[in-house]
Amino acid sequence: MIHPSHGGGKVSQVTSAPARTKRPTMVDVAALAGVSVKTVSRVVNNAPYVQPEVAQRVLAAVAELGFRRNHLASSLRSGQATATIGLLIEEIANPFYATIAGAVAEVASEHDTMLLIASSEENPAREQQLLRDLCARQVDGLLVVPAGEDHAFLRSEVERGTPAVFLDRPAGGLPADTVLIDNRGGAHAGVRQLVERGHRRVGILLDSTAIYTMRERLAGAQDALAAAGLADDRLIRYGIRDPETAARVVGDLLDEPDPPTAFFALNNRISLGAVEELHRRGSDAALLGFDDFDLSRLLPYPFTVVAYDTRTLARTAAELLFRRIKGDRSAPRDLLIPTELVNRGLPRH
Amino acid sequence: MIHPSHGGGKVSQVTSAPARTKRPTMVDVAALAGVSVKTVSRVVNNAPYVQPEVAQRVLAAVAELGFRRNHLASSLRSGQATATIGLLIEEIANPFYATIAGAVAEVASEHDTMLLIASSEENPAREQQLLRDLCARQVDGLLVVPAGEDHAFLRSEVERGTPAVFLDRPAGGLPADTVLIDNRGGAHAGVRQLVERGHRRVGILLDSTAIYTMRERLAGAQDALAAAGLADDRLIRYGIRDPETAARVVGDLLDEPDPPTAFFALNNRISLGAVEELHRRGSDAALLGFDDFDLSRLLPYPFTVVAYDTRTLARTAAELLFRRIKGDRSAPRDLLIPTELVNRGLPRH
DNA sequence: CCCCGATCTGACAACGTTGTCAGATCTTCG
DNA sequence: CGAAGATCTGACAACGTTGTCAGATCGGGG
Repeated sequence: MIHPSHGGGKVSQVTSAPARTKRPTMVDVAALAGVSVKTVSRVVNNAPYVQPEVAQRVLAAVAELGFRRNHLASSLRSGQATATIGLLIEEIANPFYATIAGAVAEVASEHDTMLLIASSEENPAREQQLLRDLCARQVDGLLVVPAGEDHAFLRSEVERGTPAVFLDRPAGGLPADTVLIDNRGGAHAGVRQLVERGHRRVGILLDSTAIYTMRERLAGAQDALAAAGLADDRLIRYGIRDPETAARVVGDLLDEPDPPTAFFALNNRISLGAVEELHRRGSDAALLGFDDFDLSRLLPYPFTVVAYDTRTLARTAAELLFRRIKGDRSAPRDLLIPTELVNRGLPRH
Repeated sequence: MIHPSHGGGKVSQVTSAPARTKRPTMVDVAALAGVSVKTVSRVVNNAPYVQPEVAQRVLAAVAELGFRRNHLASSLRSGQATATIGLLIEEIANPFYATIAGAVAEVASEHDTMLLIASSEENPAREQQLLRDLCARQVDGLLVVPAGEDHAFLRSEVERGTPAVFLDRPAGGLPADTVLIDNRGGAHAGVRQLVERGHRRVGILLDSTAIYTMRERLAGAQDALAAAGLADDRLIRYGIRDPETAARVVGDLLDEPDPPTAFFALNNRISLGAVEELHRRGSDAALLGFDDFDLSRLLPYPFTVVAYDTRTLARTAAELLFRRIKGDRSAPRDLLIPTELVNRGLPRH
């Protein structure tokens, strides 16, 4: 699978073990510049009251030795401010979380803060361990997309001054800042539109209601159907994990007598499978999906998505976190990010 | 854009400023358990030679106070091992880098290490500052997708024991481990296939040769064309940044007398625009693109991509880094990740 | 001329942890 | 029964930095 390159490496020196010098400290700089460590500290931190010529000498010594302040020691001594926040998500490679990470990184960068990212992989035990680990690293704050249902274990950390903001899903057992998508409202609006267009039988496709967002979306859809007297639990299909299963289930439903004329896919993996199957069959059923996704406009079947701005979700949460870090001690807030309905896909051919 | 939720927040207590207790330290635990700090340290670190009953007392005190070891102080005292590595990429939200980040996070997790991620935003100055900052945080190692051309400033850090592995693009001015995609070989193979299928005029679409990977891909394509005596610089179009421009340039080339019968898009943004335009026109030109992408198989025009496994790229680099962290001092290595040709898109209709 | 404040500098302790070492107790064996 | 080792514990210093404080120097106003 992997093979060494054929001569691309301009290896100037093949000496294997290099110098391995120790890192210079303020003590070394001070010795070289002929001043005390405290003066070095002052210069490095741009503190006032240092004679220009002395500062020059120190800076020269810093440059000569290649000194870099040890951030660990610095934030240990000065108490707070590691200038690092922790982000806990499910899986970095997933585009949804990647977008969140990107937006959070942007806000963090605006506050001269670095980002420690951890993946919970939907495992509550792992989530708990990672959050504890992040706290042990003295992060200034936490952004959490919850995997588990109970976050009471974070209470003591929050009380000890590590603020936490939850996004996309609510925290359990902990009054905390939360930023959520309007899942229920979006699903309601989308399904109501289907109903208004005359659909009476709407197939609902989801994996499970174990996850908060899915419960909300399902509830929104059911509200809209019930409002029109169209609720029918037999049209709800669970256990759909991937596009392939979604395609199969859509096919099964269409093959039944009195099939649905519309489908609501509760996430974009399911939408994708549904698009494939509807396109394959040349069907004319309507399709609504929650979550937009990349390239959706180029897919070979027209459908509507409940879209929202993931970056706004993440930036809102990150900005709220930094307000907390700066000392905002007001009551926890719940914010909702609105959704909109957008048409996607190419026309039927 | 954002509005407060309507009554979803089960705010049990509206008291704004909570207790704000100080974090307990080993001193506190020691006092409560009636032992010395050193014994607490031993228990917390599972060191041998502690009486079981004493360990029990300490653990009870730890639980009662909710003590967590301060990772900063720990790694400051014990020298190395912050159990953190730094990853520098261009932009987290980009799926390519997100995939890299995900794979790196996986390997890091296998080594009980956390991941500090920074975005260079293709800015060499920012890259340099971020890398210095990561070093100041005493990371155990660095994974870098270079933005700049010169990384000589990292030499001292590497010599002082922070190993660095570069991926996707080579480092400049520094003998260092590097893991690259076989850009030249992949482009060569793809274009050779076009030639073998009878194409004599191949339009080449790219942004610029400022980036290493693009130079290599262009060189591979030109090699293949030259080998068949088909090199023609007039068919190379530069300055294509986005799908829209790509679509326009493809249209322009097709409208010329004696138009190309095939196109080679040097990245997936360009491929995407080319697909749209060729589909729109109902063209029958062949299309080759470097980089696969999500949903490519569902796009409405058939094309071939030079594909590679981004996860393998990242995992290979991460595993090499951890070997360095564990003490491997052998000569720097250059590794190449192979590519393959894959057919994508739906048939013409 | 002296005192006062502004400017500049360094000694020292402290952040929370762990490595080193020495001391204490207990077991084991010649 | 005494010596040697194994087991257990704590005092102390140190990691690299910064906050506190006190001391030194200088210019200017009474």
